[in-house]
Amino acid sequence: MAIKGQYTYEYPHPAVTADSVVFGYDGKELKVLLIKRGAEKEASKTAFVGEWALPGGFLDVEKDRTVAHTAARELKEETGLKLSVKEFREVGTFSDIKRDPRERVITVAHYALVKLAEVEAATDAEKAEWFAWADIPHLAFDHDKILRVAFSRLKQDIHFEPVGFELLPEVFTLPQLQNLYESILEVKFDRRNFANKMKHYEILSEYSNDMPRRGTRTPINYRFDKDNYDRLKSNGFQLEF
Amino acid sequence: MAIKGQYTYEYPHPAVTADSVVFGYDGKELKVLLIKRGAEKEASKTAFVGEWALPGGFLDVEKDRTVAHTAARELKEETGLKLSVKEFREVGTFSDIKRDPRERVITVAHYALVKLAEVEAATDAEKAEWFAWADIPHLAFDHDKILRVAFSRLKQDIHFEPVGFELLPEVFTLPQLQNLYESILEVKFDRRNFANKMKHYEILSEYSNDMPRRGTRTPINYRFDKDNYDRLKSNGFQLEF
DNA sequence: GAATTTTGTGTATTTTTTACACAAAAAGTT
DNA sequence: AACTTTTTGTGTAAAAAATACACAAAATTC
Repeated sequence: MAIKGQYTYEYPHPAVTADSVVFGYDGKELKVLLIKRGAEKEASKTAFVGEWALPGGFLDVEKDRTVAHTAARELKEETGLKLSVKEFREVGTFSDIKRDPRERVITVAHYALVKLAEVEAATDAEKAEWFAWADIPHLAFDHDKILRVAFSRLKQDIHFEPVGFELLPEVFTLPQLQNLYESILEVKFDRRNFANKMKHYEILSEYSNDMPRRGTRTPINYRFDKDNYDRLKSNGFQLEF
Repeated sequence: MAIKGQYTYEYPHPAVTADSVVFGYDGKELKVLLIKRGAEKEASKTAFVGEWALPGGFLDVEKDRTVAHTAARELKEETGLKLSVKEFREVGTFSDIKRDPRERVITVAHYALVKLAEVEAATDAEKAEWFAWADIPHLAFDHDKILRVAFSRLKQDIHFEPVGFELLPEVFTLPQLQNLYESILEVKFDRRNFANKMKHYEILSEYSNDMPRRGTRTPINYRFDKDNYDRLKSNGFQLEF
């Protein structure tokens, strides 16, 4: 363990953290992964005990290649969820002088998108919990604000990148896709127009198997046509909604 | 002056800087404000002496309210240009472990848009220089990369915010406006279609006075219709090009 | 005054977006 | 087994937006 006061500088330095907003989608609602702050050993973690917060933690100056690496490492440590560094998109820096009562802490917020069904089992239920967007409690620090900014960033990004596909399971239905877009963009679409537009992009291919039953007409299963999708993406496409 | 080694921490802390990409437009070309790194007194500034770099500097942990304040303060100190904090838009964090050879330094890059004609006199020509986009030299640190990212961010932002108007003088002509859009988006537009589209937004109003003469037909002077523009902006408009 | 450069302008065609209603599939109910 | 309920799938006509395109007017240079 480090000796107290071991690290000295000629000028004051802030602490730097990386926090993550992890979005998941269960076919109906957008969800976010939060952790409950506990009274842990580290002196640096005694603020906001018992409150919910975004997963995140301090930059390891000697080991973390970038702050995205910090985000990935801390997410794994705090929630059990292991994502690759590339999956983190930067939201922005939150640097208000009083945002942490202990010392000056600058945080770099990120967001990541996961296929909820595939990772739900991997998250450590002891420490972390998935919250539906509507049920998110008040969060520690300025994490409420970070969450709002992250969501609005996602809302923007969905126009240029097919982020929806990162949230959906491999096999999905048109109603699910539409509902996801509606959840993120906070609007409603006409079902026919939505279907027409998606078909026009030619990035969906039908995928027949007997899958989940519902209480009504069974929707068609689709999967994502990777070739067409990659081509569209590299041509700099813009999903218009 | 601070006593060496006065500031101690239990864990290593990185240094944090804020750098700025200041874009200006002279009616023909997009330009960027750069500084020449000199051998200054501060030990912290002895790297990359003599090279061109983005203006920027270290966060003052005790005084800078946010990193945007750092960016504004340093820009003023290094170039003489005084901008309000609100004019800085965040580009992103650059945190690569080896990006500064001296110690671990995380920088938060910003960009700002200025009316070149109005601020040119205010920039300290001893230390700072405006470079046309095509003539930008190799820069210190990872500032080449920061510049590229800042430009692509500007390119994106122009779709959602009428950033063009922040770069143009109060009175401008349609060809100037078109050229600005073409410079940022790196495309060419048909003059008639461009004019039609701009008129359709109803954010330009004619402004007659005898202004700059050119070697050809005198273009119509416009100014920006603030009422209509603000209304459009608050309705969440999207400039389509 | 002739040549050159740059600006301003309108319309027809194509493409995209929008509005809109009914039938089929599956399950639950009586 | 028939009926009800819920959810899904589908096409076309009208409106709006984007595109393609050419000539005349203003000012300067020679």
